[in-house]
Amino acid sequence: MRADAERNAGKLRAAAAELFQERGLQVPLKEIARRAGVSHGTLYNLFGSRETLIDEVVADLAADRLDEVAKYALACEDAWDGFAYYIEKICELQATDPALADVLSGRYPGAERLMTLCGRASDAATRIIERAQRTGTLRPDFTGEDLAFTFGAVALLARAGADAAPDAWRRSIAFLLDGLRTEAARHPLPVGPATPQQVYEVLGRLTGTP
Amino acid sequence: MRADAERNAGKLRAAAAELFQERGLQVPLKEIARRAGVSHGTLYNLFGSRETLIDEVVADLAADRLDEVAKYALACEDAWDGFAYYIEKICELQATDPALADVLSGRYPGAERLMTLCGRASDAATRIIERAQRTGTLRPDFTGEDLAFTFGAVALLARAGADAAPDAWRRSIAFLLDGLRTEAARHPLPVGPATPQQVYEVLGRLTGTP
DNA sequence: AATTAACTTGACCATTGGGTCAACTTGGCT
DNA sequence: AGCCAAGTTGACCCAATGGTCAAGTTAATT
Repeated sequence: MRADAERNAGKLRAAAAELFQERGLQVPLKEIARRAGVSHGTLYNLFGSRETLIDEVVADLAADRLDEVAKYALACEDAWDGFAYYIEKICELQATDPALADVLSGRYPGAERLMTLCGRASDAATRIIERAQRTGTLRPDFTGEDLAFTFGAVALLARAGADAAPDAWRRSIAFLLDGLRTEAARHPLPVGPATPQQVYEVLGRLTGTP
Repeated sequence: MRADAERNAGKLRAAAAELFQERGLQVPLKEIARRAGVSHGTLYNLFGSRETLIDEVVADLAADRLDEVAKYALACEDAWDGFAYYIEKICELQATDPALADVLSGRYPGAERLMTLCGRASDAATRIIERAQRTGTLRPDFTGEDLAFTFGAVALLARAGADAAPDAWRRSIAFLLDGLRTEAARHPLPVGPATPQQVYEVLGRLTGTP
């Protein structure tokens, strides 16, 4: 790769990192090129598709933060505290970084590292959920798919409120957490759990991914 | 008004009613004209703006259903049952009718009847909430603004899942309701309640209204 | 310094959305 | 029947956005 191409790729990665973090993974590619001070033709040239760019730019940053939250949650002595910490922290990450929220939606099948990452986060969530259920504090009818929907919805709420009400989502989460304790459960749930396939499709429409 | 204009207005109202109900209040005006079998120029001619059309088409249908749900909720002997019924039913309406969901977002300031309607729904919600709080079953820190955010988020979830998982939102609501009972409350909420102004802005961004 | 392959550019294509308006068509009155 | 205002039409404008490519530029090698 020629030196100028390398330089441009760097500028594009930097611009993309900024814009992804500010406005999510769907920012117009032309705008990324604009901020990088480069023609959009060059962007297509060097990366080919949005997903390649995402994969190069977003994966590492997101991975560290997600793994760390999961690790800390599993390290809590109290399983419920770990679970509550996990929910709150992931929602906080989503609120402050729309790119990370989009990563968790798992809607970029072409971005391999991203999907790996999303899968790892999903596994961690399952472990955290099951641990809390084993200790009897988290209601047994709550599933990883329920969590995914929650994350998806809160991500939108947090993004919508970023300017006007940046912490509004915290109240919603607090209400929800109180309803997730075993002793809060009142009735059997009205419908059965969703399947991973359903989660995939719903989050797709929720985030407007084609 | 000339007879052919009257006829076209009728066709446009009918097409708009269909499309609003299927896909929400933001459907392209040109598509409404297309379905009505009329040029989009005529639509602009007869209605001038999207909001005029909305006001003529959506208000009455939505009003009846909203009022009825509120009335029934307030008529329940058990205040909690009324509250739970209200939440579930409004979410169900939003799930089956995106237009109604958009009405509740209160984001069409130019549509007077719609805004009146939205205000009336909001008043009813307040009464239902306060009644349940007076009987001690609904936690006292839950506000009408919290309810508005809930409705906004569930509306999106329900719309996103309309095809793939049409009832997925019911589980989320069930968890939330369990967390809204007085005895479920564990800690003080992490942040204070939102203001109506904040609700307005957040729902605007949530629904993508400019 | 000359050559050439790699790279960049911006004009161009298409699509989708809101919105306008001159030119045509037609309802309804005399 | 004939006229004209009322009404309709679709071509046209704009701004975004995704995407392609011929022509021009430049880095690196000989």
